[in-house]
Amino acid sequence: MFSIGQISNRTGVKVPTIRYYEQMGLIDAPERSEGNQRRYSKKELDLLSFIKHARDLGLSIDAIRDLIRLNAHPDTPCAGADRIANEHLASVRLRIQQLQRLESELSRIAKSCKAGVVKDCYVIRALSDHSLCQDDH
Amino acid sequence: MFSIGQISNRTGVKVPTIRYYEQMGLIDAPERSEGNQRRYSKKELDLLSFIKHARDLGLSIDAIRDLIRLNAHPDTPCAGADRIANEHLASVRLRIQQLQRLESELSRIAKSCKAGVVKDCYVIRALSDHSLCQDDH
DNA sequence: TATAATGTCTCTAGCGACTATAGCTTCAAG
DNA sequence: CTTGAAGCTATAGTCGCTAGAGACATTATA
Repeated sequence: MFSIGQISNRTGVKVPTIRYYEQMGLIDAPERSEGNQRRYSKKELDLLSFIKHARDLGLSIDAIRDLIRLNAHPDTPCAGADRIANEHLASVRLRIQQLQRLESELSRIAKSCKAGVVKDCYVIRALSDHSLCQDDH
Repeated sequence: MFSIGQISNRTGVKVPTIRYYEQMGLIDAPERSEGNQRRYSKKELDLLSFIKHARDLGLSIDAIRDLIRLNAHPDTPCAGADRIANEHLASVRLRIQQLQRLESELSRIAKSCKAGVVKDCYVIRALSDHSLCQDDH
């Protein structure tokens, strides 16, 4: 049996976050000690690791909830899990594209400024005047 | 003089967002009509365009507030504006890197699953077992 | 000019995924 | 037995909006 601090250390999920996950219904309310403190089993530790991993990969709480539900029924088709992963993958790819466009615009703006005072600063001029942009965003 | 809806149309910033910016101190409270509705001048429209552009580039409200303050003093050195742009650029680049690592991890997970049922699903296995990862995240 | 339609007003609450704080109780080590 | 760390609940704050309610203002049409 582990205390909340122990599973926090082992999984890397912060203590208040664990309680938050419990509140959100991602993990069940665990047993309690005589003094009303949470006591977790290995199974619950594993679940929390699963959640941590999925969160690190950027999956939303809702998506993770779905995966947990799927995982609880090992004989259902796994198309659901596949779909969740692929949808998330698509959104990650989209986000990367967006950020890359921003990166090029921003680096152009940031490196173009050789002025000494704000009056002539390219950063501020570029932000004020959309026509200085190279693509539309 | 423009109504809030008119500057919303011209800048692409939604009406409630304009009021929110006013509340946050990004823009000053404008004049009011006899019936207590906001009335904006061209100058305020330009400022809002500036803000919109900076937000589209991902700058935070705080960073934009700093830029506006800088812009109000045209004879100060523009190192501040440069710093803000470059800091943001660095954080965008970092974020892109992170997302690219996620993308590769996630695409590996998503395309490896050929199982029919959850019990054998690679998506769920990979999320449960960190050792299946190719790099650490 | 009357009325209808649209726009605007303030205020409050909600989103997602936590994080922080306050004031208390319990636990483990010395 | 004392002390200090860890845990408890409950509430509020973060960011950048967005949505809704219910009232008032303005504009367009009949």
